[in-house]
Amino acid sequence: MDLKSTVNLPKTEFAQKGNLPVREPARLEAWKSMGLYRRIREARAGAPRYMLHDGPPYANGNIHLGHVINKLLKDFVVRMRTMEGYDAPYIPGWDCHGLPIEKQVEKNLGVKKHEMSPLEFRRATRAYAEKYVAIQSQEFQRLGIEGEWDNPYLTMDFQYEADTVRALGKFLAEGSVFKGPRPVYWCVNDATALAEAEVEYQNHTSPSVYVAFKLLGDASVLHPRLAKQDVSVVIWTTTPWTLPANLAIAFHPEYDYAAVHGEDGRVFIVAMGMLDSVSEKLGWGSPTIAATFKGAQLEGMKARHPFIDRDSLCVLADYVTLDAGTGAVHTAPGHGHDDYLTGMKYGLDIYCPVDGDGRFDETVEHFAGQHVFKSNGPIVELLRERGALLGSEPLAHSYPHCWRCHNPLIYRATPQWFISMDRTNLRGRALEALDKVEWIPSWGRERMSGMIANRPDWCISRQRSWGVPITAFYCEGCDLALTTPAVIEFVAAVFDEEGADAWFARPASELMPVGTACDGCGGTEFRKETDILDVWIDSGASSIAVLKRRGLSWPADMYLEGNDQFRGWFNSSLMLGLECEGAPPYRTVLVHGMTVDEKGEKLSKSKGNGPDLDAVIRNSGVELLRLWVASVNYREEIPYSKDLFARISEAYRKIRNTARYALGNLQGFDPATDRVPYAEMEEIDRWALAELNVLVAEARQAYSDYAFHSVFHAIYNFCSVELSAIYFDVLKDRLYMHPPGSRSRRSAQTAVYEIIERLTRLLAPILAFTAEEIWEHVPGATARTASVHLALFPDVEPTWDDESLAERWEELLVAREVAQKSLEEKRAAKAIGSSLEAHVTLRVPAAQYELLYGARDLLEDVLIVSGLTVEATTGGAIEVEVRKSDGAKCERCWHYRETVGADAALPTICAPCVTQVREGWPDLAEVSS
RNA sequence: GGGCCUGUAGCUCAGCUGGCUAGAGCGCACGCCUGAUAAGCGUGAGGUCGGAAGUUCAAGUCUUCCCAGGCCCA
Repeated sequence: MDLKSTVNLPKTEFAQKGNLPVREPARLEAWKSMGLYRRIREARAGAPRYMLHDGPPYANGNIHLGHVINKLLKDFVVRMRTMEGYDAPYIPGWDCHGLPIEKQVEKNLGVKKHEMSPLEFRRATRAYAEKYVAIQSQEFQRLGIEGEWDNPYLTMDFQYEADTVRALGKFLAEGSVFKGPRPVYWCVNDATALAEAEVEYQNHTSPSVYVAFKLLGDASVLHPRLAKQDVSVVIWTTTPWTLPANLAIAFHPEYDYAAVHGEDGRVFIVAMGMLDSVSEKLGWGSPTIAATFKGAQLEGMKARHPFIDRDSLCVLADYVTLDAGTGAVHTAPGHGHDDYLTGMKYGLDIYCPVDGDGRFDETVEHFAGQHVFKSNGPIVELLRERGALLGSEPLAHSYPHCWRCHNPLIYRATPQWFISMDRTNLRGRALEALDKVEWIPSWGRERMSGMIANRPDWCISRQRSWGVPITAFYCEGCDLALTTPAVIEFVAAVFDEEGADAWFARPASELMPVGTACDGCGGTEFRKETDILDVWIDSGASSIAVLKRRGLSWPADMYLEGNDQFRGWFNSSLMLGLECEGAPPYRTVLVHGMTVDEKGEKLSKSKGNGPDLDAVIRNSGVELLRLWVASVNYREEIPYSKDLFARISEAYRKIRNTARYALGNLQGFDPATDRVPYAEMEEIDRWALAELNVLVAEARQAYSDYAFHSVFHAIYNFCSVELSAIYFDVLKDRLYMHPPGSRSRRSAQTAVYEIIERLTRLLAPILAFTAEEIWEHVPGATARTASVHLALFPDVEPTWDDESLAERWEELLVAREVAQKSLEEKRAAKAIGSSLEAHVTLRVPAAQYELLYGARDLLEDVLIVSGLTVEATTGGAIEVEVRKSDGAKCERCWHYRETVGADAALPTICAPCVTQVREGWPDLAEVSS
């Protein structure tokens, strides 16, 4: 007879090979045509809401690994919450305005740009943003991100632009907005102010110079010994071009300063702590100290500017350090942040004689009209001529650069719009609000707090055109700014219909209520502000412009972004939330790290250590990316390497194969009719369900902690150890040999079914594609829910928990491990090959004897051997003896049995097999006899 | 330079409030199976817990410093 046909081998349509690059796009199509996202919404309608609010990526360029991490983590959260039973919508968004797009479009347009009106230019930038929104949308969807892709939010949507203006209106109405001269980062190449977030630090070599400022008046007030001496203060700067704007020299009040004799008869003042290094740099050797005194004594004295007809005031400041320089700090209030603050404190002019293109204005002696970066040399020369130059050398250091054109920046004081951090106590309110937010990791609160406490006022002006205008009007008569709520709302209402382009398309008179008059002079002629808003206002307003506007929940339950967003979106969103709604816009902020390579260094294009995303997806599909993101602890830096990715693909194959094996053994199993009640199941099957319970508990806890890597490890270990190495291996005999409809086999199938059905649901948020594919092959699954993504997570089944079973199995598995070592020894000695060739004798200490002896039949199965004897021993540990089995090899079950040949009709198989064949395949058995 | 954070086997991760000969899975080496087969099983070798001091009866776990790296800021 054909014995092979009496063996129930696994059989399934579920392919061993993932073939992901082909299957995934097909699956995406299927989800689309079934309207999965909408069906999920319908299925969860009325359930508690969980709102993850998407931080908008910038609509420029193709997506990279950073986007992948961010969006996939969001997808995991949304799917996980959905499967927990929440109604968790996801509205993807894009940040559409701003300098990078503007620059790119300018580049693309070339000279044509100058022939265009602002309106035409804005049309071009809008089209550019639209193009990249479409591209990135496709790329994100390819990753399997589930969301409302046909209705995303764009910061350039008309209504969004209008809401951005309304948000600005709140700040204006509260009185926290002001306009004032102030040094801001300024790119002379782009002729614009930059936000702090737009600044990049790069290495740069500057000409550092030591300059003497001759002290005026009688230096004997510092120390009698300095009477009638020619005393100079020595400053150090890396930006000689700011010297024309020098108005002060700052000293630390607490530091000791030394006056030393120079070789030329002059006396020089430097901080005591810097004397050695300055002496070395300037070749002073070991100069004689004429006097020492505290910095505080210098306050109010005056020094003569080395080449301009002006005095420089000696002032005090705490930020003076002894890290570099001389301890006497050149101060130009128009060219530095600290300098500005000091200037304000001492009532100095915020003097900035540099225009937007970086040229000195006519007030600057010697250098009017020169570009600042080209004037360093001439200024140094002039200092030398005047005898003020004590030393100079190039200095390589980190220096702020424009994030867009990568040119060095300058600090330049110009009239800018600001949101004050203190006028309306925004800073205080923000600090207070931090406690109402859950920060994951918890140190996020500290980091935010430190930043907010120290941040300067928020410069919201941009001298650019692609953005939301600062909707202020100026009276043509008296120049007073008009920003009343009524006017702002009027403009916003126009924007609702026409977008912010209306600001550029319409005259001022059409953008304000009829009859609007100036509060100051009563004039009725106005002109429009030309600055636009910092884009961080745009994106910061998203919770209001999206969640509020669409009637979703506010605040959001979660913001989930990279740790670069503390100063970015987390920060701007907080400010906008507080101003517009009086509360932080997020309940929980979950922060992830940045990608790094195997050496822990950041991925960058220039290093070439990042992957070609497109190629990865084309060759491997996104499922591996999903698994990779799930496998690492994203709260720290996120490692990526080819090697790691290869490891992940092995993990994927293990999981996939485990699922395939389970499905293959469910052939012919209908859970509706074939399920065996728990109490009647075989012991090992009940053990498997108990282990499944453990997995469900672990995975669900890990999910709710957003610890996806713990989910991954739990599932992967479960597949490798509990299932593949133990349970499925032991199960083979029963699944293959026992008659298809037998109770014992159905018992096994019941457990396998519960396992794969639940495992698939646990897997679904991460392996969204593969889980769906498995789901389609789980008997009866799609009849219950058309997609696994419509299902809920499995719960722990209390009836499957059995404490005594767990303890018993712990012992059994230890015995198994011990026996396997001995089997391996015999195998190495070529005495046996397969474990079925072996008979094992266990000699067991009294403490375990009863248990193991009672379980000897079960243990024989668990060891997958042909015979097992359990004996008692007086020793302290289990001893194992392995010998070749007696009897002949059964041709059907491969066990070695003495009963092989006992049945004349079926002479090649053992007694149990004879019974099984007669019972399960009576026709076949009949034919053969 | 400042703030916040990280550093456990080749890789990814566990190691709670200090108490083990420091664990898991993968990978690797060697072997078995050939009825999960571009699969499956077993055994084994891998760590001075980034480094150095210190606190303690006891430190991967606490403190300080140093080194390397990340984000943000100067």
